[in-house]
Amino acid sequence: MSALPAPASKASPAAVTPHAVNCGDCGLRDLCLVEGLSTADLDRLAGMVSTRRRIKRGEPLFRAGDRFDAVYPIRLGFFKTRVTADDGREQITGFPMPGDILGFEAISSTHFQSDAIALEDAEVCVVPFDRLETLSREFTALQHQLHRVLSREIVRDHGVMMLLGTMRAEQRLATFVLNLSQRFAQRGFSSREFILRMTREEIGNFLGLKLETVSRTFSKMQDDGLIAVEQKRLRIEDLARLREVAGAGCSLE
Amino acid sequence: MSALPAPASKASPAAVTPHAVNCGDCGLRDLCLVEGLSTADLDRLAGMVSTRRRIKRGEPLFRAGDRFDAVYPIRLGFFKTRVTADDGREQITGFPMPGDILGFEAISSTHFQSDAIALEDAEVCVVPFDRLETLSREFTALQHQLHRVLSREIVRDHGVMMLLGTMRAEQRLATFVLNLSQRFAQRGFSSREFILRMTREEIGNFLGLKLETVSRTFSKMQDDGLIAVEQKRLRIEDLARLREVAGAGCSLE
DNA sequence: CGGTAAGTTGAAAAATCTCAATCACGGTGG
DNA sequence: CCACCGTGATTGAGATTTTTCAACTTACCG
Repeated sequence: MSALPAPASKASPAAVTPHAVNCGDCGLRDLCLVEGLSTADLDRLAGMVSTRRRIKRGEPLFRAGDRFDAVYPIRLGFFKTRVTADDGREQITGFPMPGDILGFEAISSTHFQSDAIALEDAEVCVVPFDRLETLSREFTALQHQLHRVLSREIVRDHGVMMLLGTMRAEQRLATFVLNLSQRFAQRGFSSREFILRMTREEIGNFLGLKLETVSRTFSKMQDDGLIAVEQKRLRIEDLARLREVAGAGCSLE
Repeated sequence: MSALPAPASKASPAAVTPHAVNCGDCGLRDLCLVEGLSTADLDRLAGMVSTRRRIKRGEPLFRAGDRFDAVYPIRLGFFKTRVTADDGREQITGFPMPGDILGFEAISSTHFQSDAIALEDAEVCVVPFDRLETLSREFTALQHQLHRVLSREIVRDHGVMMLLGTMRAEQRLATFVLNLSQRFAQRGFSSREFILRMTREEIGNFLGLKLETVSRTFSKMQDDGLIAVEQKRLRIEDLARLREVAGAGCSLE
């Protein structure tokens, strides 16, 4: 996998913003852990986010085997998460973006099971997990939301299984594009035109395809007038037909 | 999907065992929600399981769209869980067995997102979810375990993604067989010889393969002396080589 | 004991992968 | 400022894997 940046096994040079952080002021409030909490509750949750952390493009936020003690709501930037088999096979499990939360897969074992790599300069909140557990015993609304977020991740994964198990290349790619589009829309960005932060190889790995197949399929979708792709820039030209190609169901999120 | 038994949309004739149930007496204690809880705690959790429910082979425990209000630890019997796209595509997401817990994917939306169908006569515990949340605010160990179980499901799903995204037919099937074997072992059954409760079509659907491919691949693995399959009965003949075929990593659970 | 669902096997078709050549872009150093 | 280098992307052609279609066998249930 030469596409990936050097491992950089040093303890990650990520900068740390020392100032206190407050979920109530966060623009991503409605997507994140505190969705649905009252303003009064939010004030009392002041200490939930211990700090923030910045990660440079290509650097890991965490790696499989690192000790788990916090989850990381993303403030800024795209990531990829990936699992690696003992024999070196890799599978990208998702491309989380601001408002998504990283690290839940680690709860079950006290150590992370996957890598989270920043695809661009990024910033995350650091939420110590023991603190989150303590607070969620006190704030029922937070407990609910935590369970919802965990469950949502399971549902998302089932969507990916559906994609990998039942779809053809073109359908997979169309579904992938629509999913990105939708998530950009939720975050207030253009859903019609955006930048692909990941390479063709990374897209292919996620979708269970080779990079050449991704490239060819993009070209075909462009010839068919569904999308316009030029390097990393993608524009949806015919949403209705793109949806047809993706097939009903399985929005991936 | 003619392989599946008739939908049976009636409200499921499952019998209900009215007597109180106690996790402390349960043989599956070490796999289930109460793993790691002290005996003293277990006594105080008496009311967690409201009742038990029996499901006949081919019947659903729940279906996508049903209202969610409980999770279901399996006492007895195999299930399949599956998601269905609007256009009718189906994807089996797993084959849960005793000690596994059904229903967590529904937390995020108040309604189930998938079907759980009994592959043989089965029995589950009924754990009302609001009660589970209440108790987990009181019992830290239960809260931990709930989070662990949720997280374990995410990790499992990542393993399936790895399988679907990076493996060839034979590797998928070998991994599948080894996973079943391992889970039988954990439950005290023979890990070397067991009955496949699911059809070739269901195996194929789960593994992203057609039933003919499953059949052919079983035959090949038999010719190669890795396994012996005769209808639903499977015996592992050469564990070491089967593991080689499955490749290191990704035990699926 | 018959009917139906499940499983096996073969041959041809289709999808995807592999290998290889070429092109585009961005960053870097002269 | 521009040439150069390396990574990423595109495209083609042939190989491989899996699917599809079809025939046939086997097992199971009533």
